[in-house]
Amino acid sequence: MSVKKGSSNPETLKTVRPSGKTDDSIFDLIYAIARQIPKGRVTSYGAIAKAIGSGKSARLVGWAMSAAGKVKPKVPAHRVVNSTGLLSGKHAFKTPTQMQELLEKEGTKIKNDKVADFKTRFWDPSSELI
DNA sequence: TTATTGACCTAAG
DNA sequence: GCTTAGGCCAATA
Repeated sequence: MSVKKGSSNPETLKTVRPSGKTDDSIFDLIYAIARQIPKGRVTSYGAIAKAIGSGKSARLVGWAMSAAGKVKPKVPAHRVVNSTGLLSGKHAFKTPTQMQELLEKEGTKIKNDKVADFKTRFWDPSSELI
């Protein structure tokens, strides 16, 4: 039952794009992985980009996250930060502090708009992906 | 159709 | 640690 990385099930993880259309694209993969992020854990856009196979398309991950609140099921976009651990997407929430509040509520400490012990709380989807 | 923007990443100096 | 440059896909004007 060795789980081969990269062999996800896009059909089961199919979601709805911000446009409201259901189609297979990297957006589905991004949302799928974002939902696999454990509670109290964070990951970076580049890690997800690599997990989906795009690698350098980290910007797409961020773009998709901006629409995470419009997609169902809900996506824990607050658990996704940039490589420096900075809450770059806090401004995309209802309130700029919403992201920090959510993270702190999950057990993730925030320091100066950055994730404390980011390296320790880093969750690699390509390595610990279920 | 092209051009610009966007919750970015990595490399090199 | 900071700046400059290149790359990626999708949505918007």
